[in-house]
This record gives sequence, structure tokens and C-alpha cells, in this order.
Amino acid sequence: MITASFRLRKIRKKQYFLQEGDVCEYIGFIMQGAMRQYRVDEKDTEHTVNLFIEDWWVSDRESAVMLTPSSYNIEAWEDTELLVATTAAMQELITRIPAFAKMARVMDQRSFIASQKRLNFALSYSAEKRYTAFAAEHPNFLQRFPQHIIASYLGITKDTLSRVRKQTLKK
Amino acid sequence: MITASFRLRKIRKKQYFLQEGDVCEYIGFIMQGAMRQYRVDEKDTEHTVNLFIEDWWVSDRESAVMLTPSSYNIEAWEDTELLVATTAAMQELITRIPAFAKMARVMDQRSFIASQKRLNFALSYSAEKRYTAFAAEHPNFLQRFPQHIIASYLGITKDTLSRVRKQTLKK
DNA sequence: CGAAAATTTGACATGACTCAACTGGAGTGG
DNA sequence: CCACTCCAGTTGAGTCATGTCAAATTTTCG
Repeated sequence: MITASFRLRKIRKKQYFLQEGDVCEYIGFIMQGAMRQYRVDEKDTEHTVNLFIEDWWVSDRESAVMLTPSSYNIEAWEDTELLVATTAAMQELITRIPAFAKMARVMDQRSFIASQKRLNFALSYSAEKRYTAFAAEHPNFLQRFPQHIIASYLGITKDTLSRVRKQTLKK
Repeated sequence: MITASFRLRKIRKKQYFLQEGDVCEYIGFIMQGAMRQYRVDEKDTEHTVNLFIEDWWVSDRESAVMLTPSSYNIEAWEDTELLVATTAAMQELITRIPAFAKMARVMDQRSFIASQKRLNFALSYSAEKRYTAFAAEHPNFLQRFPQHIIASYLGITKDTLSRVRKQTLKK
């Protein structure tokens, strides 16, 4: 039943898994590759909302749950292979298989906890602290994504991040 | 079974539902009153993480899920009445009653979506925009909580919020 | 090799913070 | 009912972190 619900999909670098305005109809599990979720504000500035690599689940939960058009884009940052299921199929698995239900709940809880943690950082720490904390927690992300993406994920400009790194290198 | 799991509890203004360092063993549903969840940073500054009023569920999800000591305090801001269950009892209800499981999942998802939304605001909008958006979305909170609490919830100082309000009143 | 993408750097502008002082209630006790 | 204190909010002056913009430099990759 599970294998019937998923199919392997390859997305080339710079191609989209989800585009702004579409309802998120799929959920993916990354086997190989890296992706980013971002939104574009009124001033055409991109804000990176999430970064994903191997073993992460990708989807816009808000759109998938509420069935509303997404305000995000999710693009492959590297050539990526993922196992993809429709949101409906995933829902079906959750109602049929108790273990899946448990997993889904754990996923939701972890997402929330992570988001809450990020919010704490955004609201109370300096650019430098945010960067060093991020670097400590996700050292591998630093290799996979360029600095200006990391900067936008941390809510600072690439210029500021560049200066921050120069500072921290001295130490 | 449900009624057996909950009991009514009254908490007076300024009393704690949860204190920093304790594992969150209870979850509450507010019948009447208002509460706030906050943490204290190294510089002894309080950061309001969440505000709750009637019909909201209260708990520190992170502590309850991970069984780790909480880094937050949850205090009654007004005299409050809530229906309280132990985290364990709640868990039991979730595994036994499918409707409860569904509800729990929806709660988790909504929390995540709300947190994500707040994160977006914190990372990309000015103090003024954050305030006006908050005021538009939760006008009733403005009456229930004093300005310095709202300011700390928005991640700005009370001084800045005071100035922001003066500006927006002119318009 | 050459073009595009990413990073660094400087000069400058500005939003928000800090700190301290002041004002005005709201509650409390004599 | 007044005096007193506590808490919330306002305001001004000065400072600082971060943003903005443009240019120079380096790296990546077809």
C-alpha cells in the first residue's frame, strides 16, 4: 500500500516542486539532493523560509492542509530525487495505518518546535548569534547552500552576513 | 472517558501554570481568562512567546513532547479557569479516540502554520507593520494585555511600540 | 576562455534600542 | 479621603546594528 502511493521523481536544479499560486498537492521525501522554499515580498525580495536536504519531507503544509494557493515556491537547489505522494494519498495512509498517523503527528510536532525555536532566535538574537547558532546546528548546510541563501534564511542581508563571517573568522 | 480525564482548575492572576525548569505535565483548555507564555534571556529580558485567551489550548508542546524541562513560564494574566488534563491522559485519549487524534493533529498543524506566519513577519517586516498586522488580526488582545506585553510578543521594545502607535494614530 | 553568479567592501542612511526622566492612573493602607 | 507606591505609558537624546546601494573582486561552470 505504501509503495503504491509513492513514485520516484527527479527534479533538475532550478526546477520547481511547487510554485506560488498553486495548491500544494504533493508531499515528497528527499532521497538525494537539496531544495529551498521561499517567498517573494512586495519589494521583490526573496525570503528563504526553509531548506531541505536528504531525509527531509518537503511540502507546503499550510497550503496542503488548508487547500489554499501557496504563497511559496519550492525549487530544487541541486538535482534532486524524491519519493512523491499526493497529499490525498498521504492522508489515506495516515488514516489507514496507525504507525503512519503516529509519524505524521511527530512530524507536525517537530516542525512546530523547530519553527518556534527559529522564531525565538529571530526575535531576540543578533545577526552574528543567529549565524553562529545556525552554523553549529547545521554545518552541512553551509556547504550545500550559498551564503546569500543562508542570509535570507536567517533574515539578514548577504552584505551583513559577509561582514559577520569576517568578524567570526578572526576569533 | 473524556470528562474523567479533565478537571476544572482556577488560577489566580500572576500565578503560574508552568514554571521554567519543570517538565510540562499538563495541558489546559481555557474556559475564562487570559495567560501568557514567556521566557527570560541571559540579560533578564522577558520575551513573550504566546498569548492565550478563552477557547485556546495551553501547554509547552516542546517540553510535553520531548519530556525535557521547559524553558518557559506560563502565567495567568487574569484570573483564569481552565479544564486541565495530564499530558499522559491526553495522550491516552488521542490513541483511544480517533476524533481526538484528528483534533490533536489539526491543533499541531495550526500551531505550526501560525508559528510560520509569525516567523515571516518577524524576519521581514518593520515594527510598525508587525503591530498593525497584529492589531488587525487580534483586536481583542489589545484590550486584554498591556502594551509592554504586546511589544515583547512582537519582538520590539515598549518604547518603540509607543512611538509606533503615536504614528499610526495620526493616520 | 568568458559569462553569470556569488562574495566582499566602502560610504552612508536609518530604524530600533538604551537609558533616564516624567506623567498619569490604579490600588492600598492609615 | 488623602498620601503613597506601583505599574504602565510617553518622550527625548544619543548610540548602534543593520540595511541600502554601487562598485570591485572572486568563484563557478558551461
